[in-house]
Amino acid sequence: MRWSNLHTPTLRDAPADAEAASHKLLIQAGFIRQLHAGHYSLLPLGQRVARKVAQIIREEMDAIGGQEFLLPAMHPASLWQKSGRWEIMGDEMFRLIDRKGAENALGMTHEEVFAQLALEITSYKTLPQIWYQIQTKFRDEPRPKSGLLRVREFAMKDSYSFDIDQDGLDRNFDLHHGAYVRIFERLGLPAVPVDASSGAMGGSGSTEFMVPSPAGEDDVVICPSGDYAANVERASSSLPAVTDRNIPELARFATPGVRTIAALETVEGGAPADHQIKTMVMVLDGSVTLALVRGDHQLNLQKLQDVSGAIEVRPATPDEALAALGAHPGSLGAVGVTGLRIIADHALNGRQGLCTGANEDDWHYTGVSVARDIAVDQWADLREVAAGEACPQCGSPLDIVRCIETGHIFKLGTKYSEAMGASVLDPDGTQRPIVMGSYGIGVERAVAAVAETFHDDRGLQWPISIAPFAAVITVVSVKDEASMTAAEDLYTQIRDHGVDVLLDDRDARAGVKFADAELIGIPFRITIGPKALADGEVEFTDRATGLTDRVGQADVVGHLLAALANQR
RNA sequence: CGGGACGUGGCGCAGGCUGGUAGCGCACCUGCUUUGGGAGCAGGGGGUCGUGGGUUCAAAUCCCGCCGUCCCGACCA
Repeated sequence: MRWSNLHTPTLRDAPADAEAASHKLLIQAGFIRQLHAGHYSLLPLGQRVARKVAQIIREEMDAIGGQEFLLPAMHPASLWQKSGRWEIMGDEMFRLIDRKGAENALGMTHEEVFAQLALEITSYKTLPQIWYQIQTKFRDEPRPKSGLLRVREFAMKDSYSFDIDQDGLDRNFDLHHGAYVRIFERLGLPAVPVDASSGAMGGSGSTEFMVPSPAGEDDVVICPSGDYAANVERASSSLPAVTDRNIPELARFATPGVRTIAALETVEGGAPADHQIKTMVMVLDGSVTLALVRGDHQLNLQKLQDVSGAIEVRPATPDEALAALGAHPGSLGAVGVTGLRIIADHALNGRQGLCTGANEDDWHYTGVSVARDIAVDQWADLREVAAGEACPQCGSPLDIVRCIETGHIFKLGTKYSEAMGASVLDPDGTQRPIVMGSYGIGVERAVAAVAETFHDDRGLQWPISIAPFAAVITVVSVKDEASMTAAEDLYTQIRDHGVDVLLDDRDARAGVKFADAELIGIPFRITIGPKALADGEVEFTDRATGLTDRVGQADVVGHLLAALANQR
């Protein structure tokens, strides 16, 4: 490609309103342009990178026996009604009505369509199968943000495995796990597999692949010794035991103005936070529920959602809390409460001598025994792990790291195959639902994650595996005939080796060309200038290190090939 | 959905308070000079000032509605 013919609208300045590094740089370097919120056009450079990412994904999916499909992006409502997700997906699904008045949806994912196709699998003998596609997904995100990191329209590789039983699913899950590790390695991404919540997908287990980055939106609990990693929505830790205070009698006491855990710690008759019960009034699918955690602990909403099975989880408004319990937030408690579902965190199990709100403003209880005084319906892990708590495996202090979710693999089980009626006959002639798994990687998000991970103050630094071009030949003076002849010759030679090379033949100043090449992040630059050329030499610059070598004109192709092989 | 900011040539912004010919930098076009780290001079093209209404002799500017965008939070497979 000749730069004079390449549409690369690089900007002198990064867009003022962009926050994330990938967002700024992908726009500034001319990879993407926004059409509207959450919808981006990929310009030639962006498309080149996205294609290379997709190609790596394809190769690794094919390597584990995946078969590529391409399914429709628009689906009939009936399909989603069959699985029950027409309602569950709520506002996040784009819906439209066609000229006949029929309801349609733009696909957010393709479990239903693939399960529908799996109706034609009728015998265990044709299992297992791995089916995949790279297809546009549509999700009406409440808040698109950070350039390509969270959008409403994006390409996703989604694959689905079909097995006769759980063992088969486990094998396909492991195959995908391995493929994902290799994919992220080839992208250069330091992705960490972590235990995750399955959320609305359901199923028996899921693993997320997380790339540490301040631009991420998930917090991951990681043990520095490497034996534990989990999303905070799922993570647990070991807690030191707390010795209960000896307050055998339940007693109400006045606490004028006390509305917080901290205030209750210092008031006369109060208690340290780990001897308090925090009562969170939540609304789960419209019904008021009490979620109890220890006073110094934080409730994790996703955990509550997972253990309750609720679709919609939100904190109650102060008015709702007042209506349900008779007091305002700050004086709420579960002692003696009946008629409301009560879910309590394990850390409260068996505790005594605790303090909690008395459901009357300015009054609290002390001497609460959970077993005696609170009608807990369900014990569960509700609390969010905090940094520094002990690893459940080895006891080391845990780190909490902000991450970008670049991949997520799920053991679905039979939820969708049963809903869609996909079953096979087993060797005994019994009809059995197909056991499914589902596995996703967002293509543009992977591009953004690489941009987040590899950049410096001059611009992007693509790994060779997905760089839009592996090398650029920068001609310092295009009016110098000897330079252009040498450049054209090199350009041809390098292309003949199958290397993506860009010839910067623009009639621009050297500084502009250097700055553009660095901004775009092309891994290697061969600079052809009159001075070195007079000695029969050119310059070879490594974008990542910034180091420049003088190389003989005749040796530079070999030098480039060696550098590419070295870093590939 | 809550909070905040913003919308003026392709990009970045000023102007707005105090209404009166729409401006600056970058980019773009032409010419000359220059030419190894984002050149200089001269000339030139390009804007329904997001949108609808209102006030006024007169609105980018004041008032109201709407739309859109960004950031924080909520939310989010």
